[in-house]
Amino acid sequence: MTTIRDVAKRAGVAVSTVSKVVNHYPNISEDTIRRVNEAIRELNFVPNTIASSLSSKQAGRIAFLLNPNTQTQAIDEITMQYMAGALLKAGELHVELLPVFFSMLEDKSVEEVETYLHSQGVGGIVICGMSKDDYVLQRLVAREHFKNVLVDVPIVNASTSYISVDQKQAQKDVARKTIMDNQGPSRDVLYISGKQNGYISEERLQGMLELARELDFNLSVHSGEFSERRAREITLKYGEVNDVIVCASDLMAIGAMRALTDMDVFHPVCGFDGITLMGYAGKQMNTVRQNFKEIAAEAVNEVVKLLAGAEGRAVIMPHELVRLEYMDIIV
Amino acid sequence: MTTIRDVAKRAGVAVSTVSKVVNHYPNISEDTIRRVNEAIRELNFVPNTIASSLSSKQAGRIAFLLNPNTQTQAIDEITMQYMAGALLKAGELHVELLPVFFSMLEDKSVEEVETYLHSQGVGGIVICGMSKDDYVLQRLVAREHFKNVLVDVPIVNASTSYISVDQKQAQKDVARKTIMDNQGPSRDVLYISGKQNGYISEERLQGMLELARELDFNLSVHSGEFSERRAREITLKYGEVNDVIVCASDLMAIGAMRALTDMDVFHPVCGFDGITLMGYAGKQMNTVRQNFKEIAAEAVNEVVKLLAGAEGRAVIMPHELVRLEYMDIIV
DNA sequence: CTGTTAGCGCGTTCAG
DNA sequence: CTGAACGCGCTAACAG
Repeated sequence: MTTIRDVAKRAGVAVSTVSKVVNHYPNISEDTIRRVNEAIRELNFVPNTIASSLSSKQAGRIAFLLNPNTQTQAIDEITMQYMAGALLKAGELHVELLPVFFSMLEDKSVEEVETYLHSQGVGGIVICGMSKDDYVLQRLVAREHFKNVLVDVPIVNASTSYISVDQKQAQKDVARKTIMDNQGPSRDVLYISGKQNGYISEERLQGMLELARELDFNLSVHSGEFSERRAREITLKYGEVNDVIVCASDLMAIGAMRALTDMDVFHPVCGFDGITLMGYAGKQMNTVRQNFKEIAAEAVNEVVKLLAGAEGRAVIMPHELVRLEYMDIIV
Repeated sequence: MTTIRDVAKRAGVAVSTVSKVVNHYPNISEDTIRRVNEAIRELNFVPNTIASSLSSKQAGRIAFLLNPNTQTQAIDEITMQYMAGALLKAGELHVELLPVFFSMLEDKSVEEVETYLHSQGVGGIVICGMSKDDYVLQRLVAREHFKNVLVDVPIVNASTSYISVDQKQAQKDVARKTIMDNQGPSRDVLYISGKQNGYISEERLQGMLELARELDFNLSVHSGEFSERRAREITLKYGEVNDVIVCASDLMAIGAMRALTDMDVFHPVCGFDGITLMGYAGKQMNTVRQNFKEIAAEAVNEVVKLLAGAEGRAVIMPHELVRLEYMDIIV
């Protein structure tokens, strides 16, 4: 293993000079920079991240907290998209990302979580899929001992940013389109919402309520808990008497469509997310596509900015209205 | 941040003693151990992993190399299962896992990859989804500068283990069951195989060849490249004249089933993997379920053993024959 | 069995 | 603009 000292010797300078060159410090003569870089290339030197973070009071690492459904055989596509986007961006930015599942923090107090993260050299956190019930995480963010970026949770403070698409607008867009496209008047709309205590669920619901006022239709709301089965049950009960079924997620939309098929009635259904799974449900439908990979990448980007001293803020990502049909995936 | 020195002072011992207690060294009196542990609890001390790995010549971290299809919107379920299993096990074992995508290593030489990993404090590697074309990875393993565990690639040397289900046997099992269950004689079987240069593809193919000899049926083989579209095309061409269609993956099985539906003929189809997606394909079929999460966990376990001095070996994981029907996922 | 001390590889003052 | 020296938190000899 070649160290900074080897490089210094090779370039005929002091170790500190090499360090400064590597970290792009000012006030180094062009000539020295060139000599050092040459030595680095010749010796194939890569700074040791471990030593680096230890020495620099180790605040560079980023914890990526997420909540995959590790109990079931199915671990969802969205989580993987998030991970991929974050990991790739972290690689680009040369920061270390520490994936942490919520389950690893279970029955830990805020203090314990903080010491754990500190012991890992974590300075910033990105949280995906936090709900109002995650009390420990809530406090973690509020205490501002780290720089935080929340995905899909609208909380901002001096050291906390959030990133999300405009959930309310997106829900309105996709629902409006589905309702307008429907031949014949849509007087009665069934909305299958998400979780009771979810941030995004509430925003999407607000969007539907607004739309109902704007377009003046009857809206009946039932909580599907983001479960396909619940959505199926709800649709079996209330699907027939409504003209259009709007779901707060694709998975629930699949459940609703299946129920309609079983009942042998047809009503337009729309979803939310744009997951590939939809391509396998057989039917067509409108949905909102969020670019999860890009959202996660932006989250990592933002936490790096915060670590560099930026103020917390809201970042709204664009969404896209799509009509899903049969897709081919090559794995 | 409380350090080992604080603990030492609190317990009235030397830092090295604390270190020894924390790392479960022998030759420490019960009494001292108790006193130290007490101080640790009181101060809520968590050893700093960064400093630890720096001091101990940093060989503890494990790189988890995998190859998700980051280009498409769909990033597959199997990859996420692997990640979850590995991450969870690493948490349990208190080792750090460094997820690395193949794409991050592109156009790097073996030497560069090695220095990169070294600079990250990596001592062991787990590789998922390596193919015969991944020349750099092949050499990385052969050079034995790290402890390696390969998933689904049968290579063993002094510092390399591999983990896999018995691909040949599993393929035989699922195909035999599907063929035997079929009413009427199955004289002609279509096998849609995987990639040309894949390790597992070849083993599965060998299984089919053996089975054809054992059960004495005609076998026609076509390479589906693990692509749903290719499988569909192949089935459209050759599906009708065969009695049973055996596919080397679930995704291809979906493609084959779709083709049969379009052609309005029925033949039994079987897949391989047991992914949840299958539940959305609508039809029923036999498949092999591998527990990817457990496989990844075992891989991490094995690399830790290798790092502790164990010899490379082959680890065969159990597989399960299942009949897939409609499933409900709660996301 | 326990304590002292010298690094691990790097960042960072502070003299020169 | 450069370099010597100290320390990050911990482990690993070596003394005692």
